[in-house]
Amino acid sequence: MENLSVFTKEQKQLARFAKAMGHPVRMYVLELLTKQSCCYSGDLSDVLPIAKSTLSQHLKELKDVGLIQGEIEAPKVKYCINPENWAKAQEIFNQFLNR
Amino acid sequence: MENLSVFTKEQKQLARFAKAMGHPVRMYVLELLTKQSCCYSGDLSDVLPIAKSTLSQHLKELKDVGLIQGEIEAPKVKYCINPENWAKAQEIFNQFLNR
DNA sequence: ATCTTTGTTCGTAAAATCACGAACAACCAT
DNA sequence: ATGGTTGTTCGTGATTTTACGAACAAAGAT
Repeated sequence: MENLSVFTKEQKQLARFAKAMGHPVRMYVLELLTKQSCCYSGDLSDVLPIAKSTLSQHLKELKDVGLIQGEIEAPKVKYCINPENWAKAQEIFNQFLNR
Repeated sequence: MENLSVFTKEQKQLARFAKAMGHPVRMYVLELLTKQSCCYSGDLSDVLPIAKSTLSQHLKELKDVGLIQGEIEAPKVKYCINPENWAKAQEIFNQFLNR
């Protein structure tokens, strides 16, 4: 159904991004990363009331849609916004929201 | 978990809105309604490749988070954007996206 | 070489989402 | 009153999401 060409690429992309934002934990992560450029997932684990494995899953989802990226740094993993895709998200959301 | 005060009201509200936008059909409806103020669900049913009952479910979801509103008009139902909540959505999305 | 720290992956379970058709409700016209 | 139109609600499945703990992997420290 999803690829029955009734929907534009933008609509589908927007829906994908929105879906990824559609959970408080992922929203929290995104907001943090847009404020402070980077963080370790341990920082998140300390403050969020969920299991490490659950957090890892949420981070993976954000990574899969391309909104964030993670790079291994010694025993830790550093997560950042994915600049290109974030810019794209800003663009199509702004376009959709403001007119 | 969701109301363990780690998340701000804005984050939770944003996540709710985003979740509602997280499906191509609902995205399509929202985009149409922001472009042309109103529509009948029959118009949507004609163009969207889903059953009436499924569409009705999606419309209900959008209504439940407050993004749209429906008023009965003879045998049809006319759907519109919910202006106050849409404005709120615009506001908090813009705030989140642009800074 | 072994331990410790950090985070992912795996297996599992409960709940929510998405989709459908059938049945139902409302309402206008005949 | 009987139909026809329009949309919602109900009941039902299949799939996805959310969450957890246990097991595992990587890499630096002892």
